[in-house]
Amino acid sequence: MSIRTVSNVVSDYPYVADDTRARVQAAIDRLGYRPNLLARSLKQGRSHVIALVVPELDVPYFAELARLIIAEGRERGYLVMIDHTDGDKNLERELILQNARPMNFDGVILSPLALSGADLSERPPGAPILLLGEKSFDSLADHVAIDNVAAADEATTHLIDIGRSRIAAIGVQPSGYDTAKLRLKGFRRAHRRAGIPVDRSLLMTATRFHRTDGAEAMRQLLARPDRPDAVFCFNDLLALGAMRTVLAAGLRVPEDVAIVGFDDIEDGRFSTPTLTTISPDKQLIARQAIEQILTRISKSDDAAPIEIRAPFRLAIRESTAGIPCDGGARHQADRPASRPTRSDSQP
Amino acid sequence: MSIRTVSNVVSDYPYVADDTRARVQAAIDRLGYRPNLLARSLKQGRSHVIALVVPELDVPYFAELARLIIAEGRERGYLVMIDHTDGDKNLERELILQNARPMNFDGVILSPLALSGADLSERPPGAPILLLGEKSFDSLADHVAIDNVAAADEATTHLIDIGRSRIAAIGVQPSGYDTAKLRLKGFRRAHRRAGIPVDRSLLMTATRFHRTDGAEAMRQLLARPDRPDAVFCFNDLLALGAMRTVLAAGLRVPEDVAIVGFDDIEDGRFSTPTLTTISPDKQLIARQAIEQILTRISKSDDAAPIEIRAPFRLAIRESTAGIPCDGGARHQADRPASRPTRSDSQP
DNA sequence: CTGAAAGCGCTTACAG
DNA sequence: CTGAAAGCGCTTACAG
Repeated sequence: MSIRTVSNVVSDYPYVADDTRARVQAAIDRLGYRPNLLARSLKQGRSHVIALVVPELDVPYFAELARLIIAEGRERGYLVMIDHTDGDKNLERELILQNARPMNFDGVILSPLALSGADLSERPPGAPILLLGEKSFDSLADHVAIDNVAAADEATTHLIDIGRSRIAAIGVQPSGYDTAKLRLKGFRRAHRRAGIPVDRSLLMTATRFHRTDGAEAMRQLLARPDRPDAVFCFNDLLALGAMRTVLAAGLRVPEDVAIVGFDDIEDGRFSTPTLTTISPDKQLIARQAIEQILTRISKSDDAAPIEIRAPFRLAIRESTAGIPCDGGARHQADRPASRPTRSDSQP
Repeated sequence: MSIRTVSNVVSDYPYVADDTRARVQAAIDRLGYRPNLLARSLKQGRSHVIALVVPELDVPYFAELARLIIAEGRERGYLVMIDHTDGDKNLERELILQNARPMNFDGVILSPLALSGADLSERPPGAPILLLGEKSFDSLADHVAIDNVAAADEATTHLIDIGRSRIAAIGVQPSGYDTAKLRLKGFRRAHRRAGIPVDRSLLMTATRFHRTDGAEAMRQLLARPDRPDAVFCFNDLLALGAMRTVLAAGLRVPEDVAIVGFDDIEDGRFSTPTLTTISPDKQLIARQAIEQILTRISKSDDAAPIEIRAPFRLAIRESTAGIPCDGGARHQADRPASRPTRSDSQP
């Protein structure tokens, strides 16, 4: 019985005599043998690890996505290494472009912060890369995202439909951040279609997309004599922060200020009021990302980069439709599709 | 110039002539050479990867912890592979005990769900393991946690101090879940010290620690004729769910029902009202976990497992002290210590 | 179906 | 300070 035979047993190679297999297996069990994956990977030239790089893992949207990606990877025999850029553009470039970490993974899924097309084309050859979320530059890598312009348009149109006309936007960003740019574009498009002018002074910048930034932006909006009657926040965290400010100021949501977010994170399903938001199909995004990058890896595919559009829907909840905080009438709660066991907490 | 020399340059070995180093470096840059980490790891017998296994990555407490652990690891040249058990006890056992995944990491940090001492002692020898969070069985592995009994005691005592006497607990668990057991113990201890009897019918079970479970438990509590005037939830997610139910029922927090949580996740700093909670020093937990496991790894240390106690504090916010949702007086906001740039969103 | 042998790409005593 | 060589633990054509 040679090493070859043992290896055949361990890797479930079919052409092994049954009794040989049994004897080898017995020895393996007795000795507690575990194959060394490092050696296997070295030989095979494949680590069965993919890297996931997100700006901040504790931002709920990324945590939810990471969980789904880990799960999808596991089903296909892949482990996921997670790294974050901490919202630091330079770190993002280092991690991805200079290949600061030498490659010990077969592919990398990146949710870019501010990567440019130029950055990407400078990238030395290596593991295939897949981009998550919007980017406006030309395709230099595979890419899965929802249509941000259409989503932002739909969110804004919803606010217009419920009779709001002074609509603020929170999350406008300095150049380089494509996501913000596209959501602003949708916001403008909805206004244009409805024939409502966009008041540029209601376009609030947010450097980060955290609750505190949303709270601060809303504070500035409320300080104005002509405060808005609605606000479209470029993500749920901004929206939750903004909501906090509105409520703490003694105003009502949605009566005084209606609020729409973007991402459909868990928090917004249990806030008071619950948050109307754009709900991307995260499950599908995760699956498509993993499938596509594994295709690249296994085929060492040189085909042109592909664009994958994931679906989204507008989840209408109390922040644009209900009456919160006074036990009064409430609209029908939206039920999240992906996790049937969790429903909005309507008593 | 031999392979040896190149290797010396790549690994920053000091005894290399300056001009030799320069020439090698030039060649490396020109050719875009990257060392193959798999080969290095195989030779060194160390992968420089640690695994982090949590129940659910999208539970904010674990996402926040994961972020900190990744950051601490990175400072020490370690990458972090993340896996989750999905709250499945069997998967937990498989992942950890059977070593279902053959070892390609140097250590594993586990936040156990229901691992028993017996489980742990069956574990085949392999990479060192470090446990996060409370467990009541005897030490079979290194372990970092806060004192859950003391923390739960302090949280409950706070509710008693503000004059509540019918205090419910949400998060009681079937046997096997040590965390819940210890928090219940602290809850009881606080009552005993204050001479207040614990009403057993106010001890609410929660299978999972999600918002929806807290919402459901609170729904049951509110349906009673003698509803509680306060509730201690075993984590913030339960508390946020419970809060949602109370507010949606038209009751006030904290006037009608005061609420205390546990974990100090971001969400609770921006909910309306903001959430009083036990705030463990997550930064320190992450650092101590990484430091201790790296010590084990590098020393291949056979010393007895050690217990590390991390500090915590009670963060008092509006859910036990303020007047939410009506623009009235509010108490001074608690400011999180760890992220000075984020403050509670008091306009 | 199984054996003997080469090689994945590094690191590291051992000499010099 | 540098070279020549062995070996980490696997997988995999190549024979048989």
